[in-house]
Amino acid sequence: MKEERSITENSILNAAMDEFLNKGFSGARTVAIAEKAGVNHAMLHYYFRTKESLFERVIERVANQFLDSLTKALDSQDYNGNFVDKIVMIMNVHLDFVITEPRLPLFMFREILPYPSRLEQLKIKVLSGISYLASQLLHEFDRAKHNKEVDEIDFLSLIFDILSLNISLAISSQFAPDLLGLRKEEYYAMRKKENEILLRKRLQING
Amino acid sequence: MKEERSITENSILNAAMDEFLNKGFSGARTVAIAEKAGVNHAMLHYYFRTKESLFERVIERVANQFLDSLTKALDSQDYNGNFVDKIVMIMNVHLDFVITEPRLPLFMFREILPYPSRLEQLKIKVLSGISYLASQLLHEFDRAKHNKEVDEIDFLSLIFDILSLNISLAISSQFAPDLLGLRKEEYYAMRKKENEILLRKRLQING
DNA sequence: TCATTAGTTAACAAAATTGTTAAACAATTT
DNA sequence: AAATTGTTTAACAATTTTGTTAACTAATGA
Repeated sequence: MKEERSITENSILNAAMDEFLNKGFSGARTVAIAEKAGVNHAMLHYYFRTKESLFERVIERVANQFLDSLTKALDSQDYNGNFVDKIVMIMNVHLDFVITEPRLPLFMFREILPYPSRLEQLKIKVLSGISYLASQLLHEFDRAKHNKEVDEIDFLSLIFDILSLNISLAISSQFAPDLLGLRKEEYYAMRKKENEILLRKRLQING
Repeated sequence: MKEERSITENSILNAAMDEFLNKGFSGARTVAIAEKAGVNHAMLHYYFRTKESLFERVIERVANQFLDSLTKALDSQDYNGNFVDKIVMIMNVHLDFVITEPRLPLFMFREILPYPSRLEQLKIKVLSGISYLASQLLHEFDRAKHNKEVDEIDFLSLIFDILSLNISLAISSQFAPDLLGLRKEEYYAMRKKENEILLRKRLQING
């Protein structure tokens, strides 16, 4: 059933992904995409008809990657340590994923979330994808709260804290190392450590 | 010495600011700017020559606002409470500012930081503007650390933590309330409270 | 191997967007 | 009030970017 994708089609899609991530829809140029893909620019219309529909195909990919990032994080099952360690692990798995494509968050913020139809496309895919894992984690979390393993905090706030910290790290990693005169890896390490400290302290009871 | 700015010039600049913040340079349309400003679109070229140079004028404004946001935050002087309270206040002052124009962070990330010349324009203005206040705060901070008033953490990490939390709040405030079915004010309140808890716990010694 | 289909190319057309100009109008100076 | 200067307008020109086409080539299947 799997459609064979020609090498041309694929390289256009890859090039488009790169160009759209870098420049957004309006900044991207179809001829630049074709060049990057090493094909005649008419091929782009042959395979994808319009810039717009090519963009939709890219969003599809982005949505998949985004879903993957959340799924992988939430799916770090069967952890034997305490619950705080599990949450920390979830954060770290998510971070590792986000760092493999640090341009994704800004792309989502500027190119998807502000456009109702694109947002809808994403929501459908993501919500159905993670709802089970999320509710499972929520239950574990409530239990841990009840057992006084973690501090009082509502689940949503915790998720937003983790996303805030990880996404900030991904975004800043594209500029901060330059500004600070650090190597990217140094910067990652430094911020990752700090994020973990923050999360642990946040979940820690009292003080 | 102050150049009188005609009402036309000013309304173009305002409209341009709005359009560029919403759509970025490549997404902005000069005719849309002219319409928003309620002037013939030739006026835009009469006063600003090109879209590019109009954009530079907008960057100037953005840089000023950005500098203001940092200055105001760092300048919350003469606070009588303990040092942690002071840092928290700095975070809150900065947050209030960021929230008045929540589109600014994404704009900076996508439209300024990736372009060396624009970045330079910003750096010159901002660094010279805040270096004194920042070094002053750094000294107070080191003293507080030495006196065991706050936990061990380096200054830069602290600053990045605060910026991460505040900027995440500003960005997410543009989408999250919708997605969660909250009013914007509820969302602000909820996240602001959480950010403060995080910061206090982070600075708190031991556990 | 010949016919049919799919893929590719270069040249071109169409659309969208920015930038210019000449003429009209308003304000200001002498 | 005449002259000069600055502002505004509508029409247009130039440029950039997307999209199309017709002719050509390579692959595929009867």
